[in-house]
Amino acid sequence: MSGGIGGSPGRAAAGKLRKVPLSNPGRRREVLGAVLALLAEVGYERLTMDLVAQRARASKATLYQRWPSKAQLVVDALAEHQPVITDEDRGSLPEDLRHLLMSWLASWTEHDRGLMIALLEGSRTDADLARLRRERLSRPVRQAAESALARADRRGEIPAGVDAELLLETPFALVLMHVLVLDEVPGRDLVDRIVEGAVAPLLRGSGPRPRGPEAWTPRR
Amino acid sequence: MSGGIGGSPGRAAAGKLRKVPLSNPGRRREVLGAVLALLAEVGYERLTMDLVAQRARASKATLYQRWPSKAQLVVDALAEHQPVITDEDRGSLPEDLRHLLMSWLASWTEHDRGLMIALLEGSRTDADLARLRRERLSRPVRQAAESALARADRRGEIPAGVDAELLLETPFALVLMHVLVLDEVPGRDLVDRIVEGAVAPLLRGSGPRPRGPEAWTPRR
Amino acid sequence: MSGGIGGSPGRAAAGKLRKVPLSNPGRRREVLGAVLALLAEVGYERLTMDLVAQRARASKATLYQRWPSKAQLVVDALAEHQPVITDEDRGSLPEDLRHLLMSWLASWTEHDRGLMIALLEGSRTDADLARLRRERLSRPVRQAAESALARADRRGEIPAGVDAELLLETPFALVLMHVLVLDEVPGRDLVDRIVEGAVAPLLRGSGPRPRGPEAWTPRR
Amino acid sequence: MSGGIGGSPGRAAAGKLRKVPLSNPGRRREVLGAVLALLAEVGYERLTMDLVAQRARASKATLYQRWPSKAQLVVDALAEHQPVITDEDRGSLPEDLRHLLMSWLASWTEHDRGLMIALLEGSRTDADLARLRRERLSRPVRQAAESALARADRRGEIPAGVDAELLLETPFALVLMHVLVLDEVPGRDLVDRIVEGAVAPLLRGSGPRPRGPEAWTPRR
DNA sequence: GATGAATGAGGGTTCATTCAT
DNA sequence: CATGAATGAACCCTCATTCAT
Repeated sequence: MSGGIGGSPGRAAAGKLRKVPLSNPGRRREVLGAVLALLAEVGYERLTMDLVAQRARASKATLYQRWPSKAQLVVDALAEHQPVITDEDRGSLPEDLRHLLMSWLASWTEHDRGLMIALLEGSRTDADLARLRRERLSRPVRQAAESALARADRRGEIPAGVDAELLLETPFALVLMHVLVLDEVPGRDLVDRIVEGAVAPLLRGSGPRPRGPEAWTPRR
Repeated sequence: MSGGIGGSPGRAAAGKLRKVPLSNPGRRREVLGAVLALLAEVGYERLTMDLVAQRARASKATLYQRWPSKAQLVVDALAEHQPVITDEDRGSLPEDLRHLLMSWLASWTEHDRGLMIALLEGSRTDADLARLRRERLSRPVRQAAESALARADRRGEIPAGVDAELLLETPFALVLMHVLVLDEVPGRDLVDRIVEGAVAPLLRGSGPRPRGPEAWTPRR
Repeated sequence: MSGGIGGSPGRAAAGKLRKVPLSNPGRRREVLGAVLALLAEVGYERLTMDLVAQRARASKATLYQRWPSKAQLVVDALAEHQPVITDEDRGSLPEDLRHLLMSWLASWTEHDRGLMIALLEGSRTDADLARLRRERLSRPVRQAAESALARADRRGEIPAGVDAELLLETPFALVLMHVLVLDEVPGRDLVDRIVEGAVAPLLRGSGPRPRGPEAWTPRR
Repeated sequence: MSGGIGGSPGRAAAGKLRKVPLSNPGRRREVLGAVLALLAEVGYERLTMDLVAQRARASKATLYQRWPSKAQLVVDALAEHQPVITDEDRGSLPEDLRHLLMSWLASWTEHDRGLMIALLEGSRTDADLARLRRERLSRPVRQAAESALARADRRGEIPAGVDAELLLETPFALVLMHVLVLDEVPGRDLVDRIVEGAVAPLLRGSGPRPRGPEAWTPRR
């Protein structure tokens, strides 16, 4: 998820009081930015049109002129809010994934946890949001990851018998859980642990496994 | 999450129209069951006391006699709704985990996906729910899994260098993601894939990795 | 207290059923008039927003758009409802007071007794109303009376040793008691009795007092 | 008004938890005491049966067994709450009145201002309370005062032409106003001022009035 | 006779949406 | 076009009153 919420270089800086621009240029982005910020702060149900109008310095009637309902407004806002993921060839799959995850996280604003929940929440009521949820919440990372995976395969990094599907899902799921359930703000350290502890091992084929007794220590 | 929502062996069968002054025994369970069902269906914000009253065949005033607020009612309902996880020694960690996850999933009702979202949603507003979220959403499975992990360590199953923390989190996170984001109802097949594709490999120490070119095939 | 309650020269006559979006000019007065009438009829606690909405031909939501709460609505209504007292020089203090009291009473509507009780009632809950109570219930008359008193002093009407404070309070207190406790509608006759029987005597200095036995006759 | 609210020598001291005495002995007084205290604290409308039940350590159902409605319960409580006024011959009317007023005030509890308002408030809804208002709020003092007045007349203290009715009403009205409107707790000083400044002068017949210019000074 | 429990009817307040300017 | 104003339908919560034990 993400892309940038607050910044709206349309006219926010200007202190013009009323009757400013229409909805065509960057004004639209401004409104949608307000929606995103509010979604993140209060969620879908508690987001009111009054709140949006106030934050966006518009009147509710104006909002309704451009969007037919609260649901559509939210859908539009979330649809515009794309995660920015860069997939570069870093030489090996672990490094590619590390880069991928970091670039994904970097594109997050502080609002993204709230947005995820808002999306889950709203998608219960609104079918369009439900579709968005599947697309925005998993597909972008998946797609980037699949490119990396294809490269890895070409490089011969993928051992036989590896469940590539899980390979893709695992890092994503782990980040998601840390964010949604554990309320954490994921960072470099989590990404490193995931790449090294949960992805890299999958790339080592089967074989004998030596070990010592005190090998594992659950953290809590 | 889970335990059983629908069953209301109190007096639901009886068609008495008014004044069914049962409250002590299973009546409470009946009400909380209604709350859980509604939470799953409509979420936290859209859950209204009227809805609960109607579903539980009680009056709003009666509900407020027992619970001081909607928030507390929901907290009580979710707090009572414990996942039932049985941790048995099946001889090896993968088998233990397979059993663990299956018993966890088995305890789910059809509502559990909705309940998770409701919990995420409500925990934004209510501090008690936020605590519940962390406890009910991750701890139970974690605890059972840690026992299994300890056994595995005693058996010498855990290779040196394994991130045991991730070992615990991965299956849980994957199930969660499939449920929350992908809207799937997780079953035996997913569990098997997780255990074999994402857990077992971690238990194989490092080593050489033979492979063939067409090893991986992303499913979508 | 007072000023005029009923008159609603906005659009009451028009029988338009919905969407009568007047609010600026006399519409506000209309609403506050409804509030005053209801306060007088049912008091502060029993005044409901539904009642106001119905009487004012508005919706509750409209009321809440202009006033943040029932308390503020009532405060506004009472604050606007000023007693109209004219203080004229009638040549002597008794005549001045007679005129003062009559002008005060004349400004009353039939609601004023109810309003006083409502003010007492509401001021127990609302701090703003408590302030209003002291201001509207005693100050206006007091101020007018003090002017008259100053004139009287200039005229040399006030004997030494007179408690001027009580001179001011007595007529006011008597009227209040007749209204609040005895449920009377005060009129010319009460004012005359007060002026002649309780004010004028205070202006006569001490001196001998002749009398006959059957001088007094309590009325009840 | 008055008599004593809090003291309930029935069984309040005893810490018996439940199922204590019936309603016959001093239990009734205990309940009515609770009602009075609450009336004084929150007024008539905001007095709830739950509040009474809780304060009186009884159940609402028990209350309804003895009293048919909230209104009747309040009426009973207020009816029982008689002011205690002692009328003694102190030799002169001013001294008699001073004593009368002091004994009246002495019988007040701190609740009495609240009770007066509650009575005014409740009497708008309940006819019985309206009757009580007239009786309890004015008659007792009036009656005592009339005895004193009769004695004064026998002593020859009442000059011809004095409005004896006002003579009675004035002190009462002044105290009432100070309490209700000005929120004061009346004491010895107010009584003295009233007796000397507003009653005694009425007893001096007409006559010449010498004076000096700076005779009066309004206090505020 | 005393009580715990239950409830219909509101009461204040908010929200998505629609007019009229 | 953009807005200020209006509103029906809820929503959470409370109260006087009544049963059933």
